[in-house]
Amino acid sequence: MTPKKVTINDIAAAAGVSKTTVSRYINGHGDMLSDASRKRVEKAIQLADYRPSAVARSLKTQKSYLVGVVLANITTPFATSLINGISSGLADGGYVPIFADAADSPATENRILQTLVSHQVDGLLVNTTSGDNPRLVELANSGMPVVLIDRTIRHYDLDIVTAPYSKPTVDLMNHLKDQGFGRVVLFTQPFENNSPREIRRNAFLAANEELFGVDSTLRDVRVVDPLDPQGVQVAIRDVLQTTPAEEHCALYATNTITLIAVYNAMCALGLRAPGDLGLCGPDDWGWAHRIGWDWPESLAGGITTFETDPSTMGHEAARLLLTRIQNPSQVREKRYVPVTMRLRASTRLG
Amino acid sequence: MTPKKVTINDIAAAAGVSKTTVSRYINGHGDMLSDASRKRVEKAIQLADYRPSAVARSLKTQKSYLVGVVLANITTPFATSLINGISSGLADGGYVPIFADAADSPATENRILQTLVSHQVDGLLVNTTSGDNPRLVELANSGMPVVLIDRTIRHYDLDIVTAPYSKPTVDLMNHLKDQGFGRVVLFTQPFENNSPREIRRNAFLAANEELFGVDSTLRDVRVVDPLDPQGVQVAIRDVLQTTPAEEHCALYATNTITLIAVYNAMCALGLRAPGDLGLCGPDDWGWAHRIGWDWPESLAGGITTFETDPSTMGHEAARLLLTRIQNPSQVREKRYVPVTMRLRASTRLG
DNA sequence: TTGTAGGCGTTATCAA
DNA sequence: TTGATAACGCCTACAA
Repeated sequence: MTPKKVTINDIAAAAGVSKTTVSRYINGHGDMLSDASRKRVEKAIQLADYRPSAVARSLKTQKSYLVGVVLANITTPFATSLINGISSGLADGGYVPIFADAADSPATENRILQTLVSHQVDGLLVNTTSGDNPRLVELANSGMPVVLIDRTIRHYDLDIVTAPYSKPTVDLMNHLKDQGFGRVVLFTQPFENNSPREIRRNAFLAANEELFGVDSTLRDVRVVDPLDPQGVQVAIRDVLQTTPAEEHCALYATNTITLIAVYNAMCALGLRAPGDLGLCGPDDWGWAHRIGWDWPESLAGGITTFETDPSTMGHEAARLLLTRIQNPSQVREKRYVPVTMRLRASTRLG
Repeated sequence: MTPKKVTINDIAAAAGVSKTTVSRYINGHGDMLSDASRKRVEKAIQLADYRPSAVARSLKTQKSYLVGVVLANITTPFATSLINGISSGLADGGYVPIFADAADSPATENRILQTLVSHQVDGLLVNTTSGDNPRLVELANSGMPVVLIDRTIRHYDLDIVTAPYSKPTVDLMNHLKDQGFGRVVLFTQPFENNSPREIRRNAFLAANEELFGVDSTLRDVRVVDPLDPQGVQVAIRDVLQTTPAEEHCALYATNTITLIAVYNAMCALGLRAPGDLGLCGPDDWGWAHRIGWDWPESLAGGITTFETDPSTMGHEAARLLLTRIQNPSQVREKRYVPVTMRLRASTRLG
């Protein structure tokens, strides 16, 4: 039932030439062959439906033309956009991306890295789970082309494409102050091991002190679980109770999931933005747009966000990887893909 | 800078044994070695941070322990759920899934299949773009374990895990009739090359004739582009105009994107369900649930859907592939993952 | 318990 | 233009 795989030897035999000749034909050196040989090889290949083994070739040449893409969580819209960008960035380079999911587990991430590397991928694009993966540093230092996406690794300067996370936070804080908000509270998931969240939090703390004269981490940072609606609601109520009636308060979420969770919780509590509470945060998914807040017919007016552009990040990362593959010793790079502010109704007090 | 890769030979030399011995150690036959040898090999491996080359191993053994997963469009929530299910289904089998995106292009799908196969994946899970890919049939018939997901291939019975698409449609039509609707109009994307859509459409036509006595394909099937809101609105208006005032009409969308597009268009037109038009269709993403229609606090009442369960489909497909890998000659299987009806307000006339 | 030798399917280096 | 031949890194009879 299972036909034996046809190899270069079979073709050589069928065409009556040596495998060297066949190999030359396969690798685009057909012009080096005599017309006679070329035709016979061509025909033999067609007849047998021969396809060279990439495995054997990889073993010999040490090149696979595969790019391993490791995603912290392939399940998120963020990853989805990333994939689009990566695919487009890799499209004309001759490399094929294969995607793998770390499922938010550093251990899984390392297993995957291991298998990808041992299968000889020519480069790695990684949106890491851990923010602190020594194996990644090892790999990069041992000559494997590695480009990080979005999330950095502490204490090491690998190639990376990310977004400026500090500035948008500061801009937002300024905007809130301008609008007349007297207090801002940060809602965040645990931010350890996650550089964007951590950077946003730190920027928030600094801006909160500078602009609002607040230096209490405990008071204005709420760590919540977006999957626990009750918990979020409790946190919101608490904020309301600890804010003087005459002071306008705004909520700033550090990541998109949390922003959505806070939004839902406010809806459930019957709270309106900005009347009861201002609301803003990052949008990594084009979420606000998709939900209709930028459509002309949208009446609600929507929530203020700053949009990151994961698709472009993926694209840039792919391009960077390509140059890195060609020039392994070039100096490491850090590229920033700009974000755009979308000031909407939820923070408009005036 | 780039350290040479350490191979089994290096370890053998360092440990003062033959590479056979090292190989045995690597492959779990360590108990066959003398204590002395084992320890020296162990230490040598650790010291050198040696990792066997999966490529060389694959070439020799013809096994890669890789499963290629080809997704018609990795970007959809459907694919996202699939990935979760596949990962869980493969978790304990010793096989690693690598995901590739066909980006809705049959040509790309074939390129990807080619590279995966030539890299010796041990099996293929494919949610095909084309519904008509001869290469897939070739592969399956030539001994490559292949399991289709959701979408069939015409005229061939490959292994497949999918959902019953005909019955839910009929159930829905019955439900609509029971509720007092006098007319049902199908909204669909082009359904060629897409088995679920095609099956739903055919089931619709049959039920429409049987239950409502209608046999006009032209009148009650609207092919629309979900990405063109205007076009959808025009189609809806047209349906309204061609429906007698006293007759209740319902819209049935063949796939989730179209359902959402129709829903949005109705909102934009200021139409309410079921007052102005009934509305229902499939939900492949847990979309309705996520949007809050199943939450206790939901007031709107939501849209009637039948939910497919892509995660389970992925899981089942992975399991099936595993057995197929172990037993290539077993008879081909067709597994159906049940869908669940969610009757909500949008079709409740009584 | 260990080692030798051959081969997996290619490409690359020679020499012819 | 062509073809032996030796790798690439590993596994596996077969022998010892």
